[in-house]
Amino acid sequence: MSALLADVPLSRSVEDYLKAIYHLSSQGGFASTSDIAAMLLVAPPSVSGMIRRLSDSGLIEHVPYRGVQLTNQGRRAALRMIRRHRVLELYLTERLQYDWDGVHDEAERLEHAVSEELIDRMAQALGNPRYDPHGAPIPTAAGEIEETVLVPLSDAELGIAYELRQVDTEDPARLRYLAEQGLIPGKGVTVTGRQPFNGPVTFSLVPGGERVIGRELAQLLLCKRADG
Amino acid sequence: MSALLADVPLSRSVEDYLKAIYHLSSQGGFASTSDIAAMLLVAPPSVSGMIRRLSDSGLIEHVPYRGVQLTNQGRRAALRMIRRHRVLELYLTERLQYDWDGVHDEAERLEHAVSEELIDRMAQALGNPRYDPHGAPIPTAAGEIEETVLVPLSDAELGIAYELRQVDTEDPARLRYLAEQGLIPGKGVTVTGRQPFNGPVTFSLVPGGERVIGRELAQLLLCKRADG
DNA sequence: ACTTTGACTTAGTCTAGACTAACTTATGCC
DNA sequence: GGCATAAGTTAGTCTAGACTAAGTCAAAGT
Repeated sequence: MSALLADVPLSRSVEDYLKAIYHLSSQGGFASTSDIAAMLLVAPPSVSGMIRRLSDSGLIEHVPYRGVQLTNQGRRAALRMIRRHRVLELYLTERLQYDWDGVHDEAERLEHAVSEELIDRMAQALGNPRYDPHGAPIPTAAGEIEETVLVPLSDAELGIAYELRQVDTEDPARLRYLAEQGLIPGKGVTVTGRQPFNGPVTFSLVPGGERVIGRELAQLLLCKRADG
Repeated sequence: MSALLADVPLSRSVEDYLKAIYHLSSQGGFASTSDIAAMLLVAPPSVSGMIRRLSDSGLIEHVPYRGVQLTNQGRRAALRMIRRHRVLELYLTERLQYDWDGVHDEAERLEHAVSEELIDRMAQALGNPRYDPHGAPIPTAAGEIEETVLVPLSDAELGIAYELRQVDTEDPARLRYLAEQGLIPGKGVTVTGRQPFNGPVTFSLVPGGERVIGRELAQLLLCKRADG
């Protein structure tokens, strides 16, 4: 009913809000006003104002005092932005020698300016890759995204072989540290112990040896059982 | 006196105005309100408003009812944008298979979003080139631009060997046509005749044979004497 | 059931940058 | 030299998207 008009060009801000809402509502059902405000570094009333506009244009559903969810139209737009962002990140690292901890900001600005055509050309130049430098799946041009259930290293079963698939942060300092520790997508990991009270996690790396890492970082390391 | 503050980030619109003013005032001394309006497709009062703001921030000098000129600060900012645009155009054609008639719009949007670092990396990947795909000189990172006196093919001396150096349009249809005629930077040309009343120009292409072209297009083909 | 508290929304303001309508300046023609 | 015309400017309005201040809703504790 709401999607009477085809793809109207979206403003930079609208694109940012849709992306934020996508990320926030990917686990729980609703994205709250204050979470969106915190993610975008704006004041809550600014979010309320934007919610009205997005809701009026049929990109989100709003349940007052509860939160928002993307409509199909909104989800399509959000996935388009995520595809842009991830293709850009990979292109910059693969072709222009960016480090995986430095690409985020550049991609964040470029994603609003690139054409669909340029993204597709970049993707093609890279062989239509499925994952970005952090291991996050790249949505296809058609708007499909791979959904794999991954478990944080902090929750992995003891003694079981896992593969590190995705590093779930964009923070340069954390990314730099993790790369120094050899913790990049594709590595094999087996948790050998967990200290109580949110203490560190010990694990062995393949290739590589025994390591210890804080719980907070361990939660960012998304893994998959090596056999499954 | 006016450049008390160092490089404040400029808005997208400001960047567009500075670029337009640079181009318009490169030949004559002043850029007029209506010429700027025509180039940016905005109404003259919008230009008057922006002139006030640019003038207040020390980027231009305004002589009421006569026009504007860039200050040194403004010229630096304009050349930075032109460098971005031209590096992007070259990168897109060299590395992502864009045609020289299709790069302009993409570069026009990207130039506002890229960082200095990305431009420098692209330039480096291309071997710090001096000319864009249309033969226009690329300003250096330090803000210097090559100034060569070129003569339009329409004004070239009869029987003298010239080199086509630059094609001075961004219009895709014209660029496509010129490329089909073999008229790309680097080609040798000798004018053999000129019809009166803005009639066509006949010339020989090296390599290539005898050709005829309308006066309007001939004015876009900037050449240099082959010996000079 | 009342109150407290934190989250959310409404109301009103600000800025950049566009617009139209109306006025002013400069120029060129007779 | 006076007037028509084109170009430029001023004045006032609009929209997106931010803000602060103030009010409202809902959930939790007494």
